[in-house]
Amino acid sequence: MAKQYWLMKSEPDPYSIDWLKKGKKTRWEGVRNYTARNFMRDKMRTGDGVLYYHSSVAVPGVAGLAEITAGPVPDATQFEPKSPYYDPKATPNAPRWFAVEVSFRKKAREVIPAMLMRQTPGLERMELFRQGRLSITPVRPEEWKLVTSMKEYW
DNA sequence: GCCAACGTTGGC
DNA sequence: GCCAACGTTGGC
Repeated sequence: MAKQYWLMKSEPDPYSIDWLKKGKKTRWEGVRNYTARNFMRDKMRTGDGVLYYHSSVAVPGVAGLAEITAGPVPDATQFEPKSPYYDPKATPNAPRWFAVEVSFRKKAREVIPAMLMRQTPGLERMELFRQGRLSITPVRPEEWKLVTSMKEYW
């Protein structure tokens, strides 16, 4: 399958692009939304490109690039009673939630504001804007090309 | 902190 | 299977 692209939201306190850069990679655990789950479980593959998005901050937007480097595997936190992501209905034989591995690739010189993207021809139809609260959304190849070629930000 | 959007839950 | 109530997300 051809390489695909995604936008993944993260709250930079504490999961910022700097945090990802420092750890190099992370398991994307804790997603508890079926649409996002289905993207990870059924569509995401190693090598896919990721726009790393900072949400719930003064200037939400794309803070960097990442790549899917493994997965999906069952999200271990669903089996841990003490985890905030514990799901009593999930069992190892019938896991409900999945996680992919996300690896750091690049940090933007400056966050590309979502508001700017919304006004940029070619980006205004991004799924990010259509499904505002979804934490993982697909990105079209032409949108990826546009965002990653905004020279002033990279 | 407010609130609109919308996903999830549970009673029927 | 419907839908009201409720909870969460996230921009502002």
